[in-house]
Parts: sequence; structure tokens; C-alpha cells
Amino acid sequence: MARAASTKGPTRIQREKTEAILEAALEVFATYGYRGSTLDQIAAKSGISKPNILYYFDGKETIHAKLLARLLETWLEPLEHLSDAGDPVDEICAYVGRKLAMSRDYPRESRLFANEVLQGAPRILDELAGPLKTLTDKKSALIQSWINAGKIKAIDPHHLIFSIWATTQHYADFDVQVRAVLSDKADARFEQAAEFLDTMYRATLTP
Amino acid sequence: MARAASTKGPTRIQREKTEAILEAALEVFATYGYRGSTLDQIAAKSGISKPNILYYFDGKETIHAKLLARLLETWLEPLEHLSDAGDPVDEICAYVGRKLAMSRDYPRESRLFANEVLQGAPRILDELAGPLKTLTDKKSALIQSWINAGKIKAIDPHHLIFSIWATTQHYADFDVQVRAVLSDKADARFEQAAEFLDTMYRATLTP
DNA sequence: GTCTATACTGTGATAGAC
DNA sequence: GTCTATCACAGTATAGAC
Repeated sequence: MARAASTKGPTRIQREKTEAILEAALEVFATYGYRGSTLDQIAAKSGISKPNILYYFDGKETIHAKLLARLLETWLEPLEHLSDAGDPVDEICAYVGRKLAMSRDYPRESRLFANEVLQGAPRILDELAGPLKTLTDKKSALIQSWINAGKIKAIDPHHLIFSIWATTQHYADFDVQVRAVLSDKADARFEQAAEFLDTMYRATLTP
Repeated sequence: MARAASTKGPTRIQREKTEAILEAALEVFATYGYRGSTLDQIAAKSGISKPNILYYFDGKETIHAKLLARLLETWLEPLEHLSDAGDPVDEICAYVGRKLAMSRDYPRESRLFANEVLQGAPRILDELAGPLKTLTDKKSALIQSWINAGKIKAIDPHHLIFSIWATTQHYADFDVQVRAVLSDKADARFEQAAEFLDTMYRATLTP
């Protein structure tokens, strides 16, 4: 691994190059998936030569793993913030808003994740069956408690969460299709989506 | 192209081999995307040698194009059936049901489409901006007329359609994740989804 | 019509000069 | 630490025997 001989850790140049490689790799992996991506593409996009990339990372697999690890750190955060502090309907709608904002601000991360899951999640299946399932079960229990208290309508909590993931990530993963269909009105797609989703989930949840 | 010298069209063997190739290719392309797939994988899965595959198809690109063409034929059918014959809410919920059934019965086709759009739809962008946009606009107008007549609640028709695509295709495209999260209850996922989606869209649409 | 053998290109990775 | 040159292999595709 790249590491200065001193005890001071990576130099500024090292950090910058590592960042440039990961930035370019995110773009490429998000577009072509793991197998469809090449080091040549990452080299071209980052402006760093192929051998130099392999000086900073052990190989293609390592770069991809690093990106996935980073992604998973932040991916579950919006759901973790779902709490019983405020009004249940508002809480869930706020979660929808946070998730939609992530699709708007981090579309490449969303597509990287989509590619991975679409291909059978070979590298993150443990994360899905472990941490993701645990968190989802916990939040489903919270939603169920709201149902039992009569604060929201009776729906299946797990499938409610699936539908939120699906509708919000759709605007990142299928962006090309959304823009093709909306054409001249495409610029306002996230504002329109925010309003539509808020309406739909309020109608679905308000008792 | 493979074609018998006679005027009788493809022989039985030719049809069978062509079908076997397309069947295997669908599996492979749906899993790895276009660039991530190889003729070796298709050859291994179909039991037909690589040169023999290239006797029946001009190349990798041609096989993929054939699969996409087939897909697009049937993909829009459920939406085309949306008509103003019955009760608007029932009509839309029936459409949701048809779309969910397609995710259950043709998950590979759904993933093939998802891979293509995720990668920027380089080979079907014209289809999206043309026929798909035309159909979507037409059905959005129908939905808008229901809104104007006070038969359903006022929501954005285009984004309603997006949400239906997202929620239903999610059960094909993110199947691994859905099963990982539901674990022991995963077998009933489509029945649960059908009920949840019916509840959600009735709540969203019923005035 | 189908197979074996092979040409040619792209890809991940390494060696060694600087 | 970074580059040029290059390797070994896998990928698509073709030629030609049968």
C-alpha cells in the first residue's frame, strides 16, 4: 500500500491521487457495473496512469470494495434517523424526503448500489442479510407500534419501506428514462417528485 | 444469417438452437449487463459452442439487440391496456397488479431492462424518448381527465406512473435485497406486495 | 451446418528505468 | 513515486476442415 516512510501518514499528494482515483472509479463502476468497467476507463477519466493506479490500490477489486464500503456507511443513515420523536406521518414523510435528496445529490452512489444488487449482490450479500436486515426489522417494529397505537393506517411495514426505497431511488437509477419521458419538464423532476411522494405517503398513512 | 436454402424458413433445429442461445443470453445479460457479459458464459450456459453461436448470430451486439427488441414489444403492453372502461381507481390498481405479475413471471427481462437504463440506455434511448414518452403522455392525459372529472384525487400523473414502475419492478430488480431482508417470510413476498400496493394506491387515488 | 484451430484485440497486472 | 514497456490471459471473431 502507498504510505510515506515517515509516521505522519499519507501526504497531501497521496490523498489527492487516491481521491481522484476513487472519484473516477465511482463514475465508471456506477455506469458499467463491476465486470463491465476497466482500469483503462478509470485511468482515462482520472488522468492517472494505469500502473500508477495500481501503485495506490492493490487491484480493480480493491478499488470497488473501497467504494462499496464508503457507500454502505452513509446509505443506511437516513433510515437510522427514523425515530418516534415527532408525528409518525411526518417522520415517515421526512424520511422519504431525505432519501429522495440522496438520489438527487448522490446519483452515482445509488447506481453503484443498484448495479451491485441487480447482479446478485455478490460482494455485499452479508451486509444485506446482516446490518440491513437488522435495521429494517427494527424500524418495521417501530412502524408497527405506530399502527398498533392507531397513529397510522395498517399497512405492511417492510413493504412500506421497500416502496420508499423503490420510489426514491428510481429518480437516480432510472434518471435517463425519467428525463426522456418528462423531456422539457425534466428540470423540475425532483421538486415534482417530492410533492407527489409527500401526497402519496400522507394519503397512505394518515388514519 | 442462418437460413435453410429451401423456401421453408428455419428448420426445427435452427429454431431450437436460436431459442437456446437467446434463453442463455437473457440470463447472462440480465445478470452482468452488456459489457460484463461474455460469449463464453452464453456458450457454457446454452451448451452451444462459441463459433456455433456466431454462426446463428452476427455477434454479441446482435444477440443483445434481439433480446431488447423482444422485451420492448411486451414491456409496454400492461400500460397500453389502461383504459377508461371501468372505475378509474380499479383500472389503475389492475395495472399495478399486471405490472407486479410481470416482475414475478419475467424477472430476467426486468433486470435486462434495468441494466440497460442504469447504464444510460445507450441502445434504447430512442425507444424511451419516442414510443415510451408518447404512450406515457397519452395515459397521463387519461389520468388527468379522471382528475378533472373528480373521479380520483389530484396527483401528478407522470409521477404516479413512475412510482408504479418503481414499486413493481423493485421486486424483480432488487429481489436479492428483498429476500435478504424478509428472510423466512420471503416466499410470500409477491402476495404481500400485491396487498400492500393495492392498499397504497387506493388510498392515494380514492377521492 | 457444425466443429477445431487460430488470429487479433483489450484488459489486468508487473518489471525496471528514472 | 511515477513512468514506459511489456507480459499473460481472456475476449470476440474468423478460416477452413469435416
